[in-house]
Amino acid sequence: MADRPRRIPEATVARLPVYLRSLLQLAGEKTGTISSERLAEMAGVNAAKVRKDLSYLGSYGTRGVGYDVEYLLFQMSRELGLTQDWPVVIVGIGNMGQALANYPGFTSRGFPIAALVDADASKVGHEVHGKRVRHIDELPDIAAEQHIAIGIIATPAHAAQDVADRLLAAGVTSILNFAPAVINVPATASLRKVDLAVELQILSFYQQQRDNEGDGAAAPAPSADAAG
Amino acid sequence: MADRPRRIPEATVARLPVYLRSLLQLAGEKTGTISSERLAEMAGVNAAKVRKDLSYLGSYGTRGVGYDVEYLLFQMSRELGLTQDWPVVIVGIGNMGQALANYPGFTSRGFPIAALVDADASKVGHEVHGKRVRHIDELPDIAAEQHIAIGIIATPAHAAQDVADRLLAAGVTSILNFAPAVINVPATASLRKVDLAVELQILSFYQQQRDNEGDGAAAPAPSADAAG
DNA sequence: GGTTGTGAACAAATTCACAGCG
DNA sequence: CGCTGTGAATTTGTTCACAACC
Repeated sequence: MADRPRRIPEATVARLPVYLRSLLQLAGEKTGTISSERLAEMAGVNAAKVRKDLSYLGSYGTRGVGYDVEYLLFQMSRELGLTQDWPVVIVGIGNMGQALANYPGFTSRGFPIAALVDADASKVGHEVHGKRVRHIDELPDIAAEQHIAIGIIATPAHAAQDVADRLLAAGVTSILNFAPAVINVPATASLRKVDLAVELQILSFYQQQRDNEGDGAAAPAPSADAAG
Repeated sequence: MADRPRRIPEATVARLPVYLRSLLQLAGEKTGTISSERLAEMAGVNAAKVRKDLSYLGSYGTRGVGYDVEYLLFQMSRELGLTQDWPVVIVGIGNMGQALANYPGFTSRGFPIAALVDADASKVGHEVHGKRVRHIDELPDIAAEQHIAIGIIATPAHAAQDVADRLLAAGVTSILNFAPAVINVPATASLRKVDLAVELQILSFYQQQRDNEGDGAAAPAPSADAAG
Protein backbone atom coordinates (compact mmCIF):
# COMPACT_ATOMS: atom_id res chain seq x y z
CA MET A 1 0.00 0.00 0.00
CA ALA A 2 3.00 2.19 0.40
CA ASP A 3 4.55 3.98 -2.51
CA ARG A 4 7.71 2.25 -3.55
CA PRO A 5 9.86 4.89 -5.20
CA ARG A 6 11.29 6.54 -2.09
CA ARG A 7 14.89 7.65 -1.87
CA ILE A 8 16.29 6.76 1.51
CA PRO A 9 18.69 9.35 2.99
CA GLU A 10 22.21 8.14 3.67
CA ALA A 11 21.95 8.92 7.38
CA THR A 12 18.89 6.73 7.58
CA VAL A 13 20.52 3.85 5.72
CA ALA A 14 23.35 3.93 8.25
CA ARG A 15 20.88 3.53 11.10
CA LEU A 16 18.74 0.76 9.66
CA PRO A 17 21.21 -1.98 10.67
CA VAL A 18 21.05 -0.75 14.26
CA TYR A 19 17.26 -0.99 14.26
CA LEU A 20 17.55 -4.39 12.68
CA ARG A 21 19.78 -5.62 15.46
CA SER A 22 17.31 -4.35 18.04
CA LEU A 23 14.46 -6.10 16.31
CA LEU A 24 16.42 -9.34 16.21
CA GLN A 25 16.86 -9.20 19.96
CA LEU A 26 13.11 -8.77 20.27
CA ALA A 27 12.24 -11.52 17.82
CA GLY A 28 13.23 -14.18 20.31
CA GLU A 29 10.81 -12.83 22.88
CA LYS A 30 7.05 -12.96 22.72
CA THR A 31 6.70 -9.22 22.10
CA GLY A 32 4.55 -8.95 19.03
CA THR A 33 4.80 -5.21 18.53
CA ILE A 34 7.10 -2.41 19.50
CA SER A 35 6.63 1.34 19.76
CA SER A 36 8.97 3.89 18.22
CA GLU A 37 9.74 5.04 21.74
CA ARG A 38 11.01 1.66 22.86
CA LEU A 39 12.84 0.91 19.64
CA ALA A 40 14.51 4.29 19.96
CA GLU A 41 15.70 3.45 23.42
CA MET A 42 17.18 0.17 22.24
CA ALA A 43 18.87 1.78 19.27
CA GLY A 44 20.19 4.74 21.22
CA VAL A 45 18.37 7.42 19.23
CA ASN A 46 15.17 9.41 19.76
CA ALA A 47 11.68 8.35 18.84
CA ALA A 48 11.08 11.02 16.20
CA LYS A 49 14.12 9.81 14.31
CA VAL A 50 12.93 6.23 14.43
CA ARG A 51 9.54 7.16 13.03
CA LYS A 52 11.02 9.32 10.30
CA ASP A 53 13.54 6.64 9.37
CA LEU A 54 10.96 3.87 9.28
CA SER A 55 8.60 6.02 7.27
CA TYR A 56 11.10 5.90 4.40
CA LEU A 57 10.55 2.16 4.21
CA GLY A 58 6.80 2.56 4.01
CA SER A 59 3.90 2.89 6.42
CA TYR A 60 4.48 -0.31 8.30
CA GLY A 61 3.26 0.78 11.72
CA THR A 62 -0.19 0.83 13.27
CA ARG A 63 -1.31 4.04 14.99
CA GLY A 64 -2.05 3.56 18.63
CA VAL A 65 -0.22 0.23 18.60
CA GLY A 66 3.28 0.34 17.16
CA TYR A 67 5.21 -1.80 14.70
CA ASP A 68 4.81 -5.52 14.27
CA VAL A 69 8.26 -6.88 15.05
CA GLU A 70 8.27 -9.75 12.58
CA TYR A 71 6.82 -7.76 9.73
CA LEU A 72 9.17 -4.84 10.24
CA LEU A 73 12.08 -7.25 10.49
CA PHE A 74 11.13 -8.73 7.16
CA GLN A 75 10.67 -5.41 5.42
CA MET A 76 13.90 -4.04 6.78
CA SER A 77 15.88 -7.12 5.83
CA ARG A 78 14.48 -6.90 2.35
CA GLU A 79 15.31 -3.22 2.05
CA LEU A 80 18.87 -3.81 3.25
CA GLY A 81 19.34 -6.65 0.80
CA LEU A 82 19.74 -9.21 3.54
CA THR A 83 17.40 -11.79 2.08
CA GLN A 84 20.39 -13.07 0.19
CA ASP A 85 23.96 -13.87 1.19
CA TRP A 86 26.78 -11.61 0.12
CA PRO A 87 30.04 -13.56 -0.04
CA VAL A 88 33.07 -11.49 0.95
CA VAL A 89 36.77 -11.73 0.22
CA ILE A 90 39.31 -10.59 2.78
CA VAL A 91 42.45 -9.13 1.26
CA GLY A 92 45.52 -9.01 3.48
CA ILE A 93 45.90 -11.80 6.00
CA GLY A 94 47.93 -10.05 8.71
CA ASN A 95 46.78 -9.53 12.28
CA MET A 96 43.63 -7.74 11.34
CA GLY A 97 42.78 -9.94 8.37
CA GLN A 98 43.12 -13.08 10.47
CA ALA A 99 40.99 -11.65 13.24
CA LEU A 100 38.32 -10.75 10.71
CA ALA A 101 38.55 -14.23 9.19
CA ASN A 102 37.91 -15.73 12.62
CA TYR A 103 35.03 -13.41 13.39
CA PRO A 104 31.92 -15.58 13.53
CA GLY A 105 29.57 -12.65 13.06
CA PHE A 106 30.23 -12.42 9.33
CA THR A 107 28.92 -15.76 8.22
CA SER A 108 26.06 -15.83 10.69
CA ARG A 109 24.82 -12.48 9.45
CA GLY A 110 24.79 -13.40 5.81
CA PHE A 111 28.30 -12.40 4.79
CA PRO A 112 30.12 -15.72 4.36
CA ILE A 113 33.86 -15.45 3.99
CA ALA A 114 34.28 -16.95 0.57
CA ALA A 115 38.00 -16.37 0.19
CA LEU A 116 41.16 -15.07 1.79
CA VAL A 117 43.90 -13.59 -0.36
CA ASP A 118 47.29 -12.03 0.21
CA ALA A 119 50.10 -10.76 -1.94
CA ASP A 120 52.74 -12.40 0.24
CA ALA A 121 53.72 -15.75 -1.28
CA SER A 122 54.83 -17.02 2.13
CA LYS A 123 51.27 -16.70 3.40
CA VAL A 124 49.66 -18.38 0.42
CA GLY A 125 48.67 -21.97 1.12
CA HIS A 126 48.38 -21.51 4.88
CA GLU A 127 45.04 -22.16 6.47
CA VAL A 128 43.20 -19.55 8.51
CA HIS A 129 39.87 -20.43 10.05
CA GLY A 130 39.79 -23.54 7.88
CA LYS A 131 40.26 -21.55 4.68
CA ARG A 132 43.31 -21.72 2.48
CA VAL A 133 44.95 -18.39 1.72
CA ARG A 134 45.21 -17.78 -2.02
CA HIS A 135 47.32 -15.39 -4.00
CA ILE A 136 45.86 -12.03 -4.87
CA ASP A 137 46.56 -12.59 -8.56
CA GLU A 138 43.78 -15.18 -8.49
CA LEU A 139 41.28 -12.49 -7.52
CA PRO A 140 39.50 -12.27 -10.89
CA ASP A 141 38.84 -16.02 -10.93
CA ILE A 142 37.88 -16.14 -7.27
CA ALA A 143 35.50 -13.22 -7.57
CA ALA A 144 33.77 -14.69 -10.57
CA GLU A 145 33.50 -18.23 -9.21
CA GLN A 146 32.32 -17.26 -5.75
CA HIS A 147 30.14 -14.36 -6.90
CA ILE A 148 31.89 -12.00 -4.54
CA ALA A 149 30.31 -8.58 -4.16
CA ILE A 150 32.14 -7.25 -1.13
CA GLY A 151 35.86 -6.90 -0.57
CA ILE A 152 37.48 -6.18 2.78
CA ILE A 153 40.88 -4.50 2.63
CA ALA A 154 43.09 -5.34 5.61
CA THR A 155 46.47 -4.61 4.07
CA PRO A 156 49.12 -2.05 4.99
CA ALA A 157 48.23 1.47 3.89
CA HIS A 158 50.61 1.58 0.94
CA ALA A 159 48.89 -1.37 -0.74
CA ALA A 160 45.31 -0.25 -0.20
CA GLN A 161 44.65 1.68 -3.40
CA ASP A 162 46.18 -1.01 -5.57
CA VAL A 163 44.07 -3.66 -3.88
CA ALA A 164 40.96 -1.52 -4.34
CA ASP A 165 41.73 -1.19 -8.03
CA ARG A 166 42.18 -4.94 -8.35
CA LEU A 167 38.91 -5.59 -6.54
CA LEU A 168 37.08 -3.20 -8.82
CA ALA A 169 38.70 -4.74 -11.88
CA ALA A 170 37.49 -8.13 -10.65
CA GLY A 171 33.94 -6.77 -10.45
CA VAL A 172 33.79 -6.25 -6.70
CA THR A 173 31.96 -2.96 -6.25
CA SER A 174 31.51 -2.80 -2.47
CA ILE A 175 34.61 -2.18 -0.40
CA LEU A 176 35.20 -2.00 3.32
CA ASN A 177 38.60 -0.47 4.01
CA PHE A 178 40.49 -1.14 7.24
CA ALA A 179 43.78 0.22 5.96
CA PRO A 180 44.76 3.66 7.25
CA ALA A 181 44.72 5.20 3.81
CA VAL A 182 42.41 7.21 1.59
CA ILE A 183 41.06 5.16 -1.29
CA ASN A 184 39.42 6.45 -4.43
CA VAL A 185 36.66 4.49 -6.09
CA PRO A 186 34.34 5.46 -8.95
CA ALA A 187 30.83 6.65 -8.17
CA THR A 188 29.55 3.29 -9.39
CA ALA A 189 31.11 1.58 -6.38
CA SER A 190 30.56 1.89 -2.61
CA LEU A 191 33.24 2.51 -0.03
CA ARG A 192 33.05 2.42 3.74
CA LYS A 193 36.03 2.87 5.99
CA VAL A 194 37.06 1.80 9.46
CA ASP A 195 40.12 3.59 10.72
CA LEU A 196 41.26 2.85 14.26
CA ALA A 197 43.83 5.61 14.41
CA VAL A 198 41.27 8.15 13.27
CA GLU A 199 38.80 7.02 15.93
CA LEU A 200 41.41 7.24 18.67
CA GLN A 201 42.47 10.68 17.54
CA ILE A 202 38.88 11.90 17.60
CA LEU A 203 38.59 10.59 21.15
CA SER A 204 41.87 12.31 21.97
CA PHE A 205 40.43 15.64 20.85
CA TYR A 206 37.41 15.46 23.12
CA GLN A 207 39.41 13.95 25.96
CA GLN A 208 41.74 16.91 25.82
CA GLN A 209 38.78 19.28 25.76
CA ARG A 210 37.52 17.72 28.98
CA ASP A 211 40.96 17.79 30.58
CA ASN A 212 41.11 21.50 29.82
CA GLU A 213 37.77 22.18 31.41
CA GLY A 214 37.47 25.18 33.70
CA ASP A 215 38.47 27.60 30.94
CA GLY A 216 34.81 28.22 30.28
CA ALA A 217 31.82 26.20 29.21
CA ALA A 218 31.98 22.45 28.82
CA ALA A 219 32.40 20.94 25.38
CA PRO A 220 29.76 18.71 23.83
CA ALA A 221 30.37 14.99 23.55
CA PRO A 222 30.86 13.38 20.16
CA SER A 223 28.60 10.84 18.58
CA ALA A 224 29.59 7.90 16.50
CA ASP A 225 28.92 6.52 13.06
CA ALA A 226 32.08 5.65 11.61
CA ALA A 227 31.73 2.71 10.45
CA GLY A 228 28.33 3.08 11.94
CA MET B 1 47.26 36.12 16.07
CA ALA B 2 44.26 33.90 15.67
CA ASP B 3 41.32 34.05 18.03
CA ARG B 4 41.29 31.06 20.32
CA PRO B 5 37.68 30.53 21.38
CA ARG B 6 36.39 28.75 18.31
CA ARG B 7 34.04 25.79 18.54
CA ILE B 8 35.04 23.14 16.07
CA PRO B 9 32.12 21.32 14.40
CA GLU B 10 31.97 17.58 14.97
CA ALA B 11 32.19 16.81 11.26
CA THR B 12 35.39 18.82 11.10
CA VAL B 13 36.92 17.09 14.13
CA ALA B 14 36.32 13.76 12.43
CA ARG B 15 38.27 14.89 9.36
CA LEU B 16 41.25 16.45 11.11
CA PRO B 17 42.97 13.08 11.63
CA VAL B 18 42.73 12.40 7.91
CA TYR B 19 44.40 15.70 7.11
CA LEU B 20 46.98 14.92 9.74
CA ARG B 21 47.84 11.65 8.08
CA SER B 22 48.21 13.38 4.74
CA LEU B 23 50.51 15.98 6.25
CA LEU B 24 52.64 13.27 7.85
CA GLN B 25 53.15 11.70 4.45
CA LEU B 26 54.29 15.06 3.17
CA ALA B 27 56.54 15.81 6.11
CA GLY B 28 59.09 13.30 4.92
CA GLU B 29 59.34 14.99 1.56
CA LYS B 30 60.88 18.37 0.87
CA THR B 31 57.54 20.02 0.16
CA GLY B 32 57.45 23.04 2.43
CA THR B 33 53.91 24.15 1.69
CA ILE B 34 50.70 22.61 0.41
CA SER B 35 47.59 24.09 -1.16
CA SER B 36 44.06 23.29 -0.03
CA GLU B 37 43.53 21.77 -3.45
CA ARG B 38 46.31 19.23 -3.09
CA LEU B 39 45.56 18.45 0.54
CA ALA B 40 41.96 17.90 -0.47
CA GLU B 41 43.03 15.41 -3.10
CA MET B 42 45.15 13.49 -0.60
CA ALA B 43 42.38 13.46 2.00
CA GLY B 44 39.66 12.52 -0.45
CA VAL B 45 37.52 15.62 0.05
CA ASN B 46 37.08 18.90 -1.81
CA ALA B 47 39.17 22.01 -1.44
CA ALA B 48 36.43 24.23 0.00
CA LYS B 49 35.93 21.77 2.81
CA VAL B 50 39.63 21.71 3.60
CA ARG B 51 39.80 25.48 3.81
CA LYS B 52 36.68 25.72 5.95
CA ASP B 53 37.92 22.98 8.25
CA LEU B 54 41.38 24.46 8.64
CA SER B 55 39.92 27.90 9.26
CA TYR B 56 38.44 26.58 12.51
CA LEU B 57 41.97 25.97 13.76
CA GLY B 58 43.00 29.52 12.94
CA SER B 59 44.35 31.41 9.95
CA TYR B 60 47.41 29.30 9.40
CA GLY B 61 47.62 29.59 5.62
CA THR B 62 49.25 32.18 3.41
CA ARG B 63 47.16 33.60 0.58
CA GLY B 64 48.65 32.94 -2.79
CA VAL B 65 50.95 30.29 -1.32
CA GLY B 66 49.22 27.65 0.77
CA TYR B 67 49.83 26.08 4.18
CA ASP B 68 53.24 25.44 5.71
CA VAL B 69 53.29 21.69 6.23
CA GLU B 70 55.33 21.60 9.43
CA TYR B 71 53.48 24.44 11.06
CA LEU B 72 50.07 23.09 10.20
CA LEU B 73 51.16 19.66 11.41
CA PHE B 74 52.13 21.15 14.74
CA GLN B 75 48.94 23.14 15.18
CA MET B 76 46.77 20.23 14.22
CA SER B 77 48.54 17.82 16.53
CA ARG B 78 48.14 20.26 19.34
CA GLU B 79 44.45 20.76 18.62
CA LEU B 80 43.86 17.02 18.51
CA GLY B 81 45.68 16.53 21.80
CA LEU B 82 48.43 14.47 20.20
CA THR B 83 51.33 16.23 21.87
CA GLN B 84 50.88 13.78 24.69
CA ASP B 85 50.41 10.03 24.85
CA TRP B 86 47.04 8.54 25.73
CA PRO B 87 47.45 5.10 27.26
CA VAL B 88 44.65 2.70 26.34
CA VAL B 89 43.23 -0.42 27.90
CA ILE B 90 41.78 -3.17 25.75
CA VAL B 91 38.89 -5.02 27.38
CA GLY B 92 38.06 -8.43 25.98
CA ILE B 93 40.95 -10.50 24.66
CA GLY B 94 39.20 -12.63 22.08
CA ASN B 95 39.99 -12.62 18.37
CA MET B 96 39.43 -8.95 17.93
CA GLY B 97 41.06 -7.90 21.18
CA GLN B 98 44.17 -9.89 20.36
CA ALA B 99 44.37 -8.45 16.89
CA LEU B 100 44.07 -4.95 18.31
CA ALA B 101 46.74 -5.75 20.90
CA ASN B 102 49.08 -6.78 18.11
CA TYR B 103 48.33 -3.75 15.98
CA PRO B 104 51.53 -1.70 15.87
CA GLY B 105 49.74 1.47 14.82
CA PHE B 106 48.45 2.19 18.31
CA THR B 107 51.69 2.69 20.13
CA SER B 108 53.44 4.39 17.23
CA ARG B 109 50.68 6.95 17.00
CA GLY B 110 50.69 7.90 20.65
CA PHE B 111 48.19 5.41 22.04
CA PRO B 112 50.33 2.90 23.95
CA ILE B 113 48.53 -0.23 25.02
CA ALA B 114 48.94 0.04 28.77
CA ALA B 115 46.87 -2.96 29.74
CA LEU B 116 44.81 -5.91 28.55
CA VAL B 117 41.94 -7.17 30.65
CA ASP B 118 39.34 -9.89 30.37
CA ALA B 119 36.60 -11.29 32.56
CA ASP B 120 37.49 -14.86 31.69
CA ALA B 121 39.77 -16.29 34.42
CA SER B 122 41.21 -18.80 31.96
CA LYS B 123 42.61 -15.95 29.87
CA VAL B 124 44.10 -14.06 32.79
CA GLY B 125 47.83 -14.54 33.11
CA HIS B 126 48.37 -15.38 29.46
CA GLU B 127 50.62 -13.13 27.45
CA VAL B 128 49.48 -11.34 24.32
CA HIS B 129 51.91 -9.18 22.43
CA GLY B 130 54.24 -9.35 25.43
CA LYS B 131 51.57 -8.11 27.82
CA ARG B 132 50.03 -10.15 30.57
CA VAL B 133 46.25 -10.29 30.56
CA ARG B 134 44.78 -9.12 33.85
CA HIS B 135 41.36 -9.59 35.35
CA ILE B 136 38.76 -6.96 34.72
CA ASP B 137 38.16 -6.54 38.45
CA GLU B 138 41.58 -4.90 38.62
CA LEU B 139 40.38 -2.15 36.29
CA PRO B 140 40.15 0.61 38.92
CA ASP B 141 43.76 0.04 40.03
CA ILE B 142 45.05 -0.34 36.49
CA ALA B 143 43.31 2.79 35.29
CA ALA B 144 44.66 4.86 38.13
CA GLU B 145 48.21 3.55 37.99
CA GLN B 146 48.57 3.76 34.22
CA HIS B 147 46.60 6.99 33.84
CA ILE B 148 44.35 5.41 31.29
CA ALA B 149 42.00 7.75 29.46
CA ILE B 150 40.76 5.53 26.65
CA GLY B 151 39.10 2.14 26.86
CA ILE B 152 38.55 -0.18 23.92
CA ILE B 153 35.70 -2.62 24.24
CA ALA B 154 36.23 -5.83 22.28
CA THR B 155 33.90 -8.11 24.21
CA PRO B 156 30.78 -9.98 23.12
CA ALA B 157 27.73 -7.74 22.76
CA HIS B 158 26.06 -8.86 25.97
CA ALA B 159 28.98 -7.68 28.10
CA ALA B 160 29.52 -4.32 26.43
CA GLN B 161 27.33 -2.07 28.59
CA ASP B 162 28.66 -3.57 31.82
CA VAL B 163 32.23 -3.06 30.65
CA ALA B 164 31.45 0.51 29.68
CA ASP B 165 30.02 1.15 33.14
CA ARG B 166 33.12 -0.32 34.76
CA LEU B 167 35.39 1.79 32.60
CA LEU B 168 33.48 4.93 33.50
CA ALA B 169 33.54 4.01 37.17
CA ALA B 170 37.31 3.63 36.89
CA GLY B 171 37.55 7.15 35.46
CA VAL B 172 37.98 6.21 31.81
CA THR B 173 35.86 8.73 29.91
CA SER B 174 36.73 7.93 26.28
CA ILE B 175 35.41 4.69 24.87
CA LEU B 176 35.86 2.98 21.54
CA ASN B 177 33.29 0.22 21.16
CA PHE B 178 33.86 -2.73 18.83
CA ALA B 179 31.09 -4.83 20.29
CA PRO B 180 27.92 -5.05 18.19
CA ALA B 181 25.77 -3.42 20.83
CA VAL B 182 24.40 -0.01 21.68
CA ILE B 183 26.13 1.51 24.70
CA ASN B 184 24.91 4.40 26.80
CA VAL B 185 27.38 6.80 28.36
CA PRO B 186 26.80 10.10 30.16
CA ALA B 187 27.30 13.36 28.28
CA THR B 188 30.52 13.85 30.20
CA ALA B 189 32.11 10.94 28.35
CA SER B 190 32.88 10.28 24.67
CA LEU B 191 31.86 7.25 22.70
CA ARG B 192 32.84 6.15 19.23
CA LYS B 193 31.77 2.90 17.67
CA VAL B 194 33.09 0.51 15.08
CA ASP B 195 30.59 -2.08 13.99
CA LEU B 196 31.58 -4.49 11.25
CA ALA B 197 28.14 -5.95 10.77
CA VAL B 198 26.63 -2.50 10.41
CA GLU B 199 29.19 -1.52 7.80
CA LEU B 200 28.59 -4.67 5.80
CA GLN B 201 24.84 -4.18 5.93
CA ILE B 202 25.18 -0.63 4.67
CA LEU B 203 27.27 -1.94 1.78
CA SER B 204 24.64 -4.59 1.19
CA PHE B 205 21.97 -1.92 0.82
CA TYR B 206 23.84 -0.01 -1.89
CA GLN B 207 25.04 -3.20 -3.56
CA GLN B 208 21.44 -4.30 -3.89
CA GLN B 209 20.48 -0.92 -5.26
CA ARG B 210 23.07 -1.32 -7.97
CA ASP B 211 22.02 -4.89 -8.71
CA ASN B 212 18.48 -3.62 -9.18
CA GLU B 213 19.49 -0.93 -11.63
CA GLY B 214 17.43 -0.48 -14.73
CA ASP B 215 14.26 0.26 -12.79
CA GLY B 216 15.00 3.95 -13.13
CA ALA B 217 17.75 6.35 -12.18
CA ALA B 218 20.94 5.19 -10.56
CA ALA B 219 21.36 5.47 -6.81
CA PRO B 220 24.04 7.62 -5.25
CA ALA B 221 27.05 5.98 -3.66
CA PRO B 222 27.56 6.14 0.09
CA SER B 223 30.37 7.88 1.82
CA ALA B 224 32.16 6.81 4.94
CA ASP B 225 32.86 8.18 8.33
CA ALA B 226 32.09 5.55 10.69
CA ALA B 227 34.86 5.40 12.44
CA GLY B 228 36.39 7.63 9.93
C1' DG C 1 -6.25 7.03 24.69
C1' DG C 2 -2.07 5.92 22.31
C1' DT C 3 1.03 5.93 18.64
C1' DT C 4 2.17 6.64 13.88
C1' DG C 5 3.34 9.48 9.91
C1' DT C 6 4.67 13.79 8.27
C1' DG C 7 4.72 18.71 7.08
C1' DA C 8 7.06 22.65 9.07
C1' DA C 9 10.72 24.65 11.79
C1' DC C 10 15.23 24.29 13.00
C1' DA C 11 20.13 23.01 13.01
C1' DA C 12 24.25 21.22 11.00
C1' DA C 13 27.08 20.54 7.22
C1' DT C 14 28.45 21.43 2.61
C1' DT C 15 29.32 24.11 -1.29
C1' DC C 16 29.59 28.43 -3.74
C1' DA C 17 31.74 32.46 -4.99
C1' DC C 18 34.42 36.21 -4.21
C1' DA C 19 36.73 39.75 -1.35
C1' DG C 20 41.15 40.16 0.73
C1' DC C 21 45.73 39.72 0.87
C1' DG C 22 50.43 37.98 -0.01
C1' DC D 1 47.95 36.62 -10.24
C1' DG D 2 47.06 32.73 -6.90
C1' DC D 3 45.26 30.90 -2.99
C1' DT D 4 43.16 31.57 1.49
C1' DG D 5 39.37 32.71 4.45
C1' DT D 6 34.66 33.36 4.96
C1' DG D 7 29.95 35.23 4.49
C1' DA D 8 25.91 33.63 1.88
C1' DA D 9 23.32 30.07 -0.40
C1' DT D 10 22.18 25.45 -0.56
C1' DT D 11 21.62 20.87 0.89
C1' DT D 12 21.16 17.43 4.28
C1' DG D 13 19.74 15.89 8.63
C1' DT D 14 17.13 16.44 13.05
C1' DT D 15 13.49 17.71 15.95
C1' DC D 16 8.96 19.53 16.81
C1' DA D 17 4.22 19.21 17.06
C1' DC D 18 -0.01 17.66 15.65
C1' DA D 19 -3.49 15.73 12.50
C1' DA D 20 -4.80 11.14 11.25
C1' DC D 21 -6.02 6.89 12.53
C1' DC D 22 -6.53 2.38 15.11
